Amino acid sequence: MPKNDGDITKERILKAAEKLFSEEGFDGTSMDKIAKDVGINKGSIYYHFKDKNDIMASLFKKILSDMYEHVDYISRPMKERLEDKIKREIQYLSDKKRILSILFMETLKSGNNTDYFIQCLEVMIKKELDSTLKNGNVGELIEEDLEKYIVYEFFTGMMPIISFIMLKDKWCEYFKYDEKKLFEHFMEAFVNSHLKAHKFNK
Amino acid sequence: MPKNDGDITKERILKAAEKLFSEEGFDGTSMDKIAKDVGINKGSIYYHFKDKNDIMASLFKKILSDMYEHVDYISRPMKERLEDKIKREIQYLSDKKRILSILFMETLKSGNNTDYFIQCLEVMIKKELDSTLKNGNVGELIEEDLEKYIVYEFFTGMMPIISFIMLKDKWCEYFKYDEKKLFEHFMEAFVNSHLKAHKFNK
Amino acid sequence: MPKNDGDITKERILKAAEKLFSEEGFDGTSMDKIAKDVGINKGSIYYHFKDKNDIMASLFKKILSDMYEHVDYISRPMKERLEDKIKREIQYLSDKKRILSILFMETLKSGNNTDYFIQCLEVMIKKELDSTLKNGNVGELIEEDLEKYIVYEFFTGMMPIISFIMLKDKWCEYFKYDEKKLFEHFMEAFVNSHLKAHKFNK
Amino acid sequence: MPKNDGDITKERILKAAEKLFSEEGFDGTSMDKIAKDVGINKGSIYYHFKDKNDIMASLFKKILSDMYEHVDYISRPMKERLEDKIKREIQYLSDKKRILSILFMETLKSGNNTDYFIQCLEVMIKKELDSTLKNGNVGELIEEDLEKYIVYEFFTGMMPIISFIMLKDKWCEYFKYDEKKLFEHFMEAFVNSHLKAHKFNK
DNA sequence: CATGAATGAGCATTCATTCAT
DNA sequence: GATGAATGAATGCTCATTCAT
Repeated sequence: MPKNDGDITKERILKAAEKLFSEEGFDGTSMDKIAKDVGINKGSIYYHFKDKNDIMASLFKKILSDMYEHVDYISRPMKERLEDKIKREIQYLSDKKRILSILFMETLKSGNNTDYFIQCLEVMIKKELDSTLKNGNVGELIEEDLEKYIVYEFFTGMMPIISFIMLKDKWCEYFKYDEKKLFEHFMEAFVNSHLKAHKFNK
Repeated sequence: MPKNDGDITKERILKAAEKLFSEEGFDGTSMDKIAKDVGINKGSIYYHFKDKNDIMASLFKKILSDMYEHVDYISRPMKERLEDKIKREIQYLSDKKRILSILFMETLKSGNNTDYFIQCLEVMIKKELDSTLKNGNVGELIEEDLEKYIVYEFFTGMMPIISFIMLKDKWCEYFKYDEKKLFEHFMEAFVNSHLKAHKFNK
Repeated sequence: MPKNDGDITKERILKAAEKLFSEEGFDGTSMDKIAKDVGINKGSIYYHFKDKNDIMASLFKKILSDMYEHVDYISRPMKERLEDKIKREIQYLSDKKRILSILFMETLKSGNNTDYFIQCLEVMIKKELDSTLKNGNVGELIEEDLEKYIVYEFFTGMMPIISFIMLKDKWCEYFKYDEKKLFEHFMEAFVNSHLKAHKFNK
Repeated sequence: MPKNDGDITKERILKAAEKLFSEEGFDGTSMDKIAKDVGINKGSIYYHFKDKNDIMASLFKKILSDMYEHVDYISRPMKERLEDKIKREIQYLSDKKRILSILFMETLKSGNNTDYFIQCLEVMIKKELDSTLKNGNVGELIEEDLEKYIVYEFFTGMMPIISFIMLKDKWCEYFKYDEKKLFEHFMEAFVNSHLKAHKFNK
């Protein structure tokens, strides 16, 4: 939480950077644009951040610690339908849409060594698994099962949800969907997942 | 098919651009780098392409027509296990890894109007559906069902596969997996999809 | 002599500036670097000095008054071998190596009007001459002789010594000399000076 | 020798850089100033030179090869008074005044690893020695004598001359000398060198 | 005395693009 | 078809300096 002028400015720079990076990509966003968006001098950014990458790293740190807190909160023991839990999850991640898009874009570049996006989802999956285990919903997991679980959650659980969140707007515009319809279709698809449905058809 | 020197150069520019865009992103790749990679003069690129966006558009056109051809080929009627079909699909898409990453990165930017990635997957899904219908595996589809089908295939079918392909290398490095193990885990997860497995656990 | 905190800080700034200017040149040294080196806030420098040039001017003033004091001290009447006197001179100037380098660099720029270095050596030469005259070693000097004397002392006396001091380290590294050998060679060369030796060879 | 437009531009950049570096120092000269002085676009400089240091390095290379050629020319066997030879030498070096000042300034910075100036004078001294030896003026030189000779020539021969050349203008302005008088005084001092004169006084 | 924060001009360098040859 | 040379705008970043606290 910002306490003085400097911290407030820093926060505003991060907010502007998050917006602009998600709109134009990291490389497509100039320090000039960020400064203009915040309404400060370009040089001032360098008072608060070492360089452009430092802004990126700060955004990453922020979302990571946010996710730590979030998972603690969301996974208290409660009797809740799985579907409702997923809806809440989607809600939470929707608020992180921008930063998730940024992290994904960066992680997709094969030429750098950033695995921001993978780290981020790893945190979510592991934290959630931890709390599930604590609640006694399942027994202990052996190492191989853990690996399988992470792969499974990542690619067939998280990826559908996060790509839905990231592409929702463009999808609606491209296919002339309204958002509500897409959401319902997606939920049906997700619950009633892929190959399972295939089997029913045959 | 390139016929003369000019076409060959054009092809080489596209190949270099595809490599570099996927490594550093579109904005992170300069015309200079492309020219150097091809081994030609920077100005020459402008003989073959109007501007940088034109290179991008050409890459998009190429993958789109490639997908048209591919789907015609892959979906001939044959008795094949679903799992094997998926493996072939993954194989095909793996060869397109670079361009898919590029298109995805661009589509993630909310500030431009490119929906390259969505268009691309739409083609794949629709072409495949067409051929499935022709083969008489299912009856006619009403409009709403078609929409649901596309959403379903896109987010819970294609997205897991494509994100697996795009993130495979970074995943293996980050988690110290070998490729084979990841592939097996992924296949198991994908076949045995998400919520279905959840049900089995309880 | 620094008396309170403020003066101490001022002294520390000068010390840091002297070090950094001699390492990277005046233009190559930023106020930031100086502040960081001193361990104070950049703004604080401006409490003690009007601007960057003021730091330079202060360094110059300091060395000038130091030289006044030094010459008074060194040139008391004593029976000392010329060679020993020169050695003492070299010793004294070695301690001023940094500031002499800085002043020389600045004076070499033809585009500004600084003649720091010339002034500095003028003081040394004149003070020494004064004391020599007082000691009655020579008679009165007419104006033209004074001019000749200064030219002579400056270019064939001071310049060899000072360039030896300024270039010593780089020379040793470049030619793989050890410092002692260079010093001996230099002393021999200096005592046994240039054209004289030429004559002996023939 | 420049053959086409590009080479001419390159040559003009070098000329402007030499002038500006000598006026304001390397760090004090911006690429902007150079471009403006040449009358070209700033970006164009980067077509011809990798970066600012590359310009510096090119200037250094140029003077070095110029010196190689010069010494070959100047040291043909001839019966010439030493004094006249020195005058010719001074004449030659006067034309190199700018670049010598630049190289000296850079070499004076202890923080970088450039020994441009030392290398430069080493070439002059060694080439001249070579030709002197060939002319049979002296016998063979053993290693230690060579070292002594270089030290001797460098500090008591070259340094007075080059500092005279570099400081001449400022000296005349500061002391209100006219150039001719300074030259005569310097020649007298140089011929009649330092300690020798001291001895005569006593 | 000293700091944190800011400013605007300037820095070296790179960019996409153009065009005569 | 391709090259060498150039351009002007923009890039990320640093500069000396200021000032309220």
